[in-house]
Amino acid sequence: MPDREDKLTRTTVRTITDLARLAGVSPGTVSRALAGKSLVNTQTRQKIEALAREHGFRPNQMASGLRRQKTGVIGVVIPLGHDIRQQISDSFFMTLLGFLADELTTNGYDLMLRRVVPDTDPDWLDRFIGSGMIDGVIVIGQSDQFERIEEVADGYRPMVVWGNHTEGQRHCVVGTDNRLGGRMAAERLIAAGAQRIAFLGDTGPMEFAARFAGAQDVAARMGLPPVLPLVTHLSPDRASEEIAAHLAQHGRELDGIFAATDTLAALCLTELRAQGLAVPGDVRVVGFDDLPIARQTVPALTTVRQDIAAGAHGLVDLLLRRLAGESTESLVLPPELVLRETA
Amino acid sequence: MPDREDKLTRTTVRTITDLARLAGVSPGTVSRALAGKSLVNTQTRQKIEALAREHGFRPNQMASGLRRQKTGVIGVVIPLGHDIRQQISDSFFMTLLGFLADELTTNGYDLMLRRVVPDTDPDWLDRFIGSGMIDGVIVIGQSDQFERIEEVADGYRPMVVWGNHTEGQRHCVVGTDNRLGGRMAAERLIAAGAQRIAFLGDTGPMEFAARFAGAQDVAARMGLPPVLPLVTHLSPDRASEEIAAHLAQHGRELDGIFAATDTLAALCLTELRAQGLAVPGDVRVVGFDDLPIARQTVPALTTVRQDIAAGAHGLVDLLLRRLAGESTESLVLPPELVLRETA
DNA sequence: AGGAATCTTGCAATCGTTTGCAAAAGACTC
DNA sequence: GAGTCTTTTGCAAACGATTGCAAGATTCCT
Repeated sequence: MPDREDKLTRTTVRTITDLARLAGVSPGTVSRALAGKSLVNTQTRQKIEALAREHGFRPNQMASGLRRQKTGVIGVVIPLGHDIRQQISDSFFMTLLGFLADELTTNGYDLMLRRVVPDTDPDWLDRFIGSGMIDGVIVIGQSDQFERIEEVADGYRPMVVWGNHTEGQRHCVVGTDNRLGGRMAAERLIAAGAQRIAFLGDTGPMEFAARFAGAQDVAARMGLPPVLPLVTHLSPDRASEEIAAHLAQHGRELDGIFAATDTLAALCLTELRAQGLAVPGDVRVVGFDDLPIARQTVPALTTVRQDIAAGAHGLVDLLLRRLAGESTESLVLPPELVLRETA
Repeated sequence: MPDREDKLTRTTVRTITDLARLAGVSPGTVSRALAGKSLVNTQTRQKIEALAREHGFRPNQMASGLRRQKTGVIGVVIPLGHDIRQQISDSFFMTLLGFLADELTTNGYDLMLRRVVPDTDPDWLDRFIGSGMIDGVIVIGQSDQFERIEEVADGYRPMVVWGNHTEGQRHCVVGTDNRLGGRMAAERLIAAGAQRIAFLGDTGPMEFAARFAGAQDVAARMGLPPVLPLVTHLSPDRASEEIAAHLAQHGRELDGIFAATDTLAALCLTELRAQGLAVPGDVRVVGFDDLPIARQTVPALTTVRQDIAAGAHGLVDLLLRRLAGESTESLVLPPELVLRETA
């Protein structure tokens, strides 16, 4: 009889109650011991810890989360806007995600990742928040959901968004000063000899719109003709053709291109070469992001750097502060011009 | 607008009990109605559904998970081996992750991401599995944890691993036939005129070791000198210098380089140019993965393609089958040689 | 109309952990 | 040795949703 029970409990110590039985104490005591509370006698605690280790026991996070009303999980959601295929392998977002994972882990949180399509699921944000699975949420990219995010922000504190900062907005955002970055890019193009500048990329998303606006600022200030928007998708496959078409039409009249991202810039370099335009001789090019690829294009890409690690750190830091009840300001990071060979 | 009114009256309907009170029924009935069970009267169900929608009610996933003993969450864990900084922005893994997120979402699962450092946390896998937060786990990359994974596989069914398949292994794995890929790379190098081949990258990780072995197979079969391993880290910053050093020492005696990944291949191209070696004139180069960058190097990179989308699909498919109780075989995907300009 | 068969619903236990409260057990004081 | 403090512990009620069981309500039959 005792044999069988012994064997049984040995194999099946899944709950805190099992462990309590083994240790000859009550479940409450086990819970406190494992939580490291000071109320437990040191000997008792050590015995319990030893048993727990021996049986590889881990408390059920679901139950714990339910009771404590906190899960130790932060939701990270990527809204996929118009250009759904875009972010699927977008280096920038993915790198940010990697850093976020590290930052969150460091702070003892797990990361729940969700990619949503707002067009087919208007309820994406509330649904995630209301699931009860996450203590807070980080939104990567505003996409075309600025309004939705604003609404939610009014009633839900632990949310931080990566994206563009707009005067007077209500949600807490972390992001690069895109407009300033756009200005830096245009100024560099002009300093390198450009007079007739184009912006390559979709001007719809807020971040890109701000970059474009920054370039416009400079063109206007310098008395140059307005920056010409060359709209493209972001996914490499579609963008290539679009860029080729744009260049075929406007290539000869341009002498400077500001690309919305390094990825587009790299494609653009390839196309420029294909069309026999020299960089930076005929056309100067500046990118945005400073992804690893910027160093490897030929010629190497001059670009506006976003500090991704700092961004991730800021996102997590602000979110934790908000979880702790603080109310926080948005964080705008300074862009940095990285001079290489294309401008 | 009734919409706005609704939002204001969205006061305190957080639990199923709140909703039950509103609807004048018992919590049990609400639960059944929302779960779409057939036992509920159609009128009652519709009333409940309407109320739920109106108040934006969503059942608490934690409570539901606890009771049902399943969470609807799949864990995805990336073990960081020796070269910790490696995967942080590794395009391959990140792209795979993106596809995984889509596949899991399509199947109604959420994704919980965890990056772990086995060296400092030997218990990484059991801890994740034992947390009670996930219904199954996908391990991205075996790193140097083959043995640990094997042990766990004996007692835990719902686990699938991305990595290399080894004869007789016990855990279910999805991955490219790396050895075959290595053979294809070497064959191509030789066909393009190479005789003295080097392998660029760490030969420690199983996947890379298999690629290296494949190249060796071919060299031996063709009666060529053995493939020379040029060991490097994977992170671009460290790899650059290491590649430069390797090339300075061996560059002149080589006429073919098989890089373990496209990222390394791209860096290698840059270094080759810096050292005045022509590609593919003096040295032929073949990469592995077929990441977007392969199309944009100069000259464009010949590489061995891994079908990432198919990989993600396979991982999820097998995992779901295992969750359903099936026992599954491993899935080995065929690599594909993509001819471009470097070999 | 009486009774069986079928639908709906409510009740209450359950999932595993946490925690307020109070009892028990020592430790200490005078 | 009685009384007052501290530690330690156990008890039992949460947390919010699900579900077996049985009761109540309908329908259908003869």
